[in-house]
Amino acid sequence: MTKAAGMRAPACDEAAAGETPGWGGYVVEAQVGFLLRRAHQRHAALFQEMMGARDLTPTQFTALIKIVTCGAVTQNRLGRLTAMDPATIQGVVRRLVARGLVERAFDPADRRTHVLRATAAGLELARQAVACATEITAATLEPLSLAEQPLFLSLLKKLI
Amino acid sequence: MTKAAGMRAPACDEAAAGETPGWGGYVVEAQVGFLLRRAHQRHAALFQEMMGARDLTPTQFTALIKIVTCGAVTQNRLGRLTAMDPATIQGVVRRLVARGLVERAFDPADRRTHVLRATAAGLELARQAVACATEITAATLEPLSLAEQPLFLSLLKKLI
DNA sequence: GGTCAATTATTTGTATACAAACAATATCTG
DNA sequence: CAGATATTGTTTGTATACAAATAATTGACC
Repeated sequence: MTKAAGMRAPACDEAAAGETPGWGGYVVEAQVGFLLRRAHQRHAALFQEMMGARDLTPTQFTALIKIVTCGAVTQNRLGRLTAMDPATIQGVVRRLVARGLVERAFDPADRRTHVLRATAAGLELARQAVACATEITAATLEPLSLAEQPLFLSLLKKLI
Repeated sequence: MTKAAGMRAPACDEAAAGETPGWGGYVVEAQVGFLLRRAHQRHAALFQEMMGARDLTPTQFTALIKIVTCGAVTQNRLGRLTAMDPATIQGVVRRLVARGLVERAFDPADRRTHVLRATAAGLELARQAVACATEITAATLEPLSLAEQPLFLSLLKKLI
């Protein structure tokens, strides 16, 4: 199974052999943006591999957990809580609703908004998914020692 | 009940106020996957803000730099060098070619491949963009002290 | 009350990102 | 050499991610 998460896009093999120098030491693979993109890719691959059976993407999982823990939120507020803009959260919520994990209710106090709540199925899936997500976090951080992990997380938080 | 303090655009405002406990201490905003996604988002926003005038996305920039420094590469090999799968690199290269920054040549030795090279315009844009990208890297890492920056990068590299 | 600005949700368009399937070509194997 | 296998590039479909424009509604202000 393992499928070697990077068979098709392993990236950066046979690295910088025979490259032209003279670029002031600029190496694109060493830049923080490139490394962040790669680390995010690796995490997403681990997430899909380990959460795949439940058919939840990282963003769908985040949105579902936020709806469950917040109890009832509007769509835009959910977007702010999960760092997704209105166009993005719209699609994420639409797919969660289509799967019966989330339901929308009209808010008589504000007819613009749709209040979101988790269904029983959504709550149950969330419970299972949190246990799985804990393992995904551990797998993602596995290359770091137990001492390095909290250090890395504290530095990463500063970059947001 | 939520305490609705200010509604800003970014995300994750008014954090976890009034959330239901009992999830074993799992806080989705503190997980490495969420933080990586947010850090990558912030970098992408800085990139667009500072590179916007040259109309290059992070991936287009990475691909162009790799073509320039490698001299001549096939499309799939470029994808491996930049961590993009064949479907993704196809679109990136197509847009670079459409803008006249890259040109394709047939390889008589292998009729499957198209050899990619930077045009004069692509080379000139790459020169300017590298200077800009250096500033983007600095801006991204700016929240960290000069001592923390290499430490963070070394830890981040281990996660790939 | 009436006007205007702000907010909510949606839609459109563009750009990654990847799975899956495909045709054309190259390479390996017997 | 012939057949199996692998690689290259493309296409389709789905899912973020965001800019920009939009309609409906709310709130603020006069």
